[in-house]
Amino acid sequence: MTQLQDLTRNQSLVFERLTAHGAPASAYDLLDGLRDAGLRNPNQVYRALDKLVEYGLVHRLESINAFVTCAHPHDHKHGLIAFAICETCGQAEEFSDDFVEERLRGWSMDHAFRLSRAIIEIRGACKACTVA
Amino acid sequence: MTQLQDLTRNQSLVFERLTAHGAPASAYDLLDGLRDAGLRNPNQVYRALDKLVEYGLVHRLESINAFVTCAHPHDHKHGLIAFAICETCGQAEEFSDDFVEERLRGWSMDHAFRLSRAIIEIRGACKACTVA
DNA sequence: AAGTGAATGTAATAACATCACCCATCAAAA
DNA sequence: TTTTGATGGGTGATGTTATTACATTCACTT
Ligand SMILES: [Zn+2]
Ligand SMILES: [Zn+2]
Ligand SMILES: [Zn+2]
Ligand SMILES: [Zn+2]
Repeated sequence: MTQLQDLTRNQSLVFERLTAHGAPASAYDLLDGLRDAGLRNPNQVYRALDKLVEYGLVHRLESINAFVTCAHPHDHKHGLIAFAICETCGQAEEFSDDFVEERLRGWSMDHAFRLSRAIIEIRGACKACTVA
Repeated sequence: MTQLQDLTRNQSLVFERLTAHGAPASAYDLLDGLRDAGLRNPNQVYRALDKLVEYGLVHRLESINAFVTCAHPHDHKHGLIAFAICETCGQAEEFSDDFVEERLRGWSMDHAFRLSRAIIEIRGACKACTVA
């Protein structure tokens, strides 16, 4: 397991910025917030994000081209994870469902599909945004 | 239900090109294939795709920024649909699973999340690509 | 004919992501 | 000690995906 203290300078900067942001952020948003810290090139951010995703500290939200910190960074291995993304406030909630995982793995088995990863993102309006 | 014969010229061109392609294609790939037909601007393709997606004739694959024709265009309403995307050959297979849908709708209910759509894309290697 | 809304044509720009190249550091191998 | 390889970093250029803005055309209605 990669610990936070093993992160390189740029990885730490990006991770801390994303954590502070508290919601999904694009690579360019992160870059904008890190100019003062000395970052000036998208590549610096993408490289850090690649590693953070590899370490499981950050997840990529494919349907909004954004990144978000893992809600359960202490789990060495998650199974398939899902996100509920609010189209009103931009927040995302990470969750997982063993039954969904089982069904997707089952479909893969049945169709001789060698599953490497799954993207499960539900879009809509979160509780906070629907009470209003 | 929108019938194929209701499509406008550009919509037909894009739909036919995508159908002929027989696999997911990016908007720019489609545009390249339609230069001879007179299309020259990405916007023309994106506008057509927007409508085709709205009509349910085409789906967007969020994790690969590509579009694919619906496998079941005669279903007036699909429920939540999923795709198995082969990272080797680029093919995508559309499927759906009522149990997965039920679980995602259940999670949404439980968390007061008003679900508008779901992105379910599994990535890996298809049967044809694993026998090799 | 004039008004309307949908579709289209087009240039420009925005947003997202990668490539190419070079340099620095550090540790293992020779 | 010197070499080598792996990893991280800085930077400019480029590639890819998507949208905005605005003018025009077309089919249809009044
Ligand atoms: Zn996580
Ligand atoms: Zn919300
Ligand atoms: Zn379909
Ligand atoms: Zn394949």
